Amino acid sequence: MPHHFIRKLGRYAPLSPDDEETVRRLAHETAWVDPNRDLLIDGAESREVCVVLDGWACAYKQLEDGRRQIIGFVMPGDACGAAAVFPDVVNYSVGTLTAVRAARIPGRALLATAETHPRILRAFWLDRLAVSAIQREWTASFGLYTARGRIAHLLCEIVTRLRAVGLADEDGCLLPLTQEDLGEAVGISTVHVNRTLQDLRASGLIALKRQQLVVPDFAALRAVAQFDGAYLRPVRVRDDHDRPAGIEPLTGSVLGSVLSS
Amino acid sequence: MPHHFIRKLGRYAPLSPDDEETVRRLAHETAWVDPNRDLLIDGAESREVCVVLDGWACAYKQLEDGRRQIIGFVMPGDACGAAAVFPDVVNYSVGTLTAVRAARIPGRALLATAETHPRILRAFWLDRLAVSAIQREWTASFGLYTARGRIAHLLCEIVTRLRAVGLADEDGCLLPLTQEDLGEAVGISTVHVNRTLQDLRASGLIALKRQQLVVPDFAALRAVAQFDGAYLRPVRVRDDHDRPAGIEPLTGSVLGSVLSS
DNA sequence: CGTCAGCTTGACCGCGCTCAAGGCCAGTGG
DNA sequence: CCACTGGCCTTGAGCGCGGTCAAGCTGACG
Repeated sequence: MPHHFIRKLGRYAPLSPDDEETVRRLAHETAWVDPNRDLLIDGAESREVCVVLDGWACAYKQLEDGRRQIIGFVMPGDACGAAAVFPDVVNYSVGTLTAVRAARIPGRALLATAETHPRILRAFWLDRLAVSAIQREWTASFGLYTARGRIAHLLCEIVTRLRAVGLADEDGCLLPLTQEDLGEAVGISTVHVNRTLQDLRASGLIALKRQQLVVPDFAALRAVAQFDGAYLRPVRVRDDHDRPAGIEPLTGSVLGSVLSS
Repeated sequence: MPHHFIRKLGRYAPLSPDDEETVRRLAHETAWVDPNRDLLIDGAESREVCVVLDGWACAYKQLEDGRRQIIGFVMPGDACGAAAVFPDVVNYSVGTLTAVRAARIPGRALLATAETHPRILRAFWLDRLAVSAIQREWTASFGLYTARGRIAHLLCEIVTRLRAVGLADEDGCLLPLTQEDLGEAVGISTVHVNRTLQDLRASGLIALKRQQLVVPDFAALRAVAQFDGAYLRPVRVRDDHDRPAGIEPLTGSVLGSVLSS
């Protein structure tokens, strides 16, 4: 039951019961992958979209000297390997951080489905855009904030995204990341991640023990990170009835007929 | 004559003379914009695509405290405001750095054109992907490298992109950025940008005077930045004749008929 | 009970920030 | 023609954030 994935897609475009059933069928075959395995390898051409149903993965770039930079997290309900459907530049790998239950959907199957279920493709597409927005946000976060702010920002992003799929409640979530993972994500040494977390704990902004993250006052954490979650909310592609006359993004072209139907 | 724009699009998809003429007509009406004006404002909904034909602009995020983070450069031939065509999350502004000659293309006009000139839309689309790839690269650069590496990386990116539109020769280009601009782009104070540039100069890696950047040994600069320009080369969407049997990214769907025709 | 991964803490040091002052044009107006 | 002005670049001094190295701690697991 890939319900995290369905829930995620449903945020972008209202899915009919038939749409949902179709996604369910597409992502029916799942398999568990061990931690620290690659789901997608830099340079390798992939013909499948990989949907993470449980567990966490990350997109990363690896250097020859052993260091790596995590450039994004892949959480339950997230997909990677979109190059199988849309043309894309793929110059990074995606690896599991925990054990991951994943479904591999052949690009062809997804494309065939897209023809008959435009809303699915549209949702999938909008999800890609969200990833781009997150990437921009990371750039800003890295350039502007100090360790405290960066980590706070990342935690805000994570909580917000997990809430969207129902994996975080009002005051916390499971955070299956090591401090090393966090460091590789925000560009800070493991030691300093530790000290920064201590600092956030001492300020009463978070509690984090044994992979359980508690955020007693989300507004306070948001303030530290200058976090504005608007970029994580789904873009609304206006439907015809509330679209100003004469302005029809994407409509009027074949592309439009797919994406904003 | 928006030939930088045409040249740029032509890298992604072979444009017919008719395609080129069409783009020329679309971007015929141009106007000069002063430095430090906004072409696109965070939050404002734009119905036009803005193509920069001469001069430089940048995408940036502004903070309340006055600091800003540049998240990407817009150089001659580059477009911004794609939200007028594709749905997109726009949580940043685009402002001019120099005087800029820009063409504003109504989204509707571009969409209408897309219907009859699929290669134009496809090129435009692939250009968007390149921007995403650059964004990922910035994330990695920020997280992994120190000031020297970041600036070297940025300079490599700039030279490579300018070469693609014929605005950089073998050993240099015009670089109309202040050290403050550079600092806001790589997340480093103006003072330290200055010192880092001195350092690069002293190492013989660059010469930079009065907006003239000279890179005597590009390979050496690339090595400092660990720069691999592959991500800036256009993705090739395979044409039918060299596509492996049975694998047809994007073909078979209406979307495919637009993007990979 | 030993082992191993991950977390924690301390000491030291350097990259990069801040504040502050001065230098170098290019443009402007007397 | 020269003085003045305002961007922008340059340089110095001092300091703090965050990196590195090294050691010890904790808990899960065989």
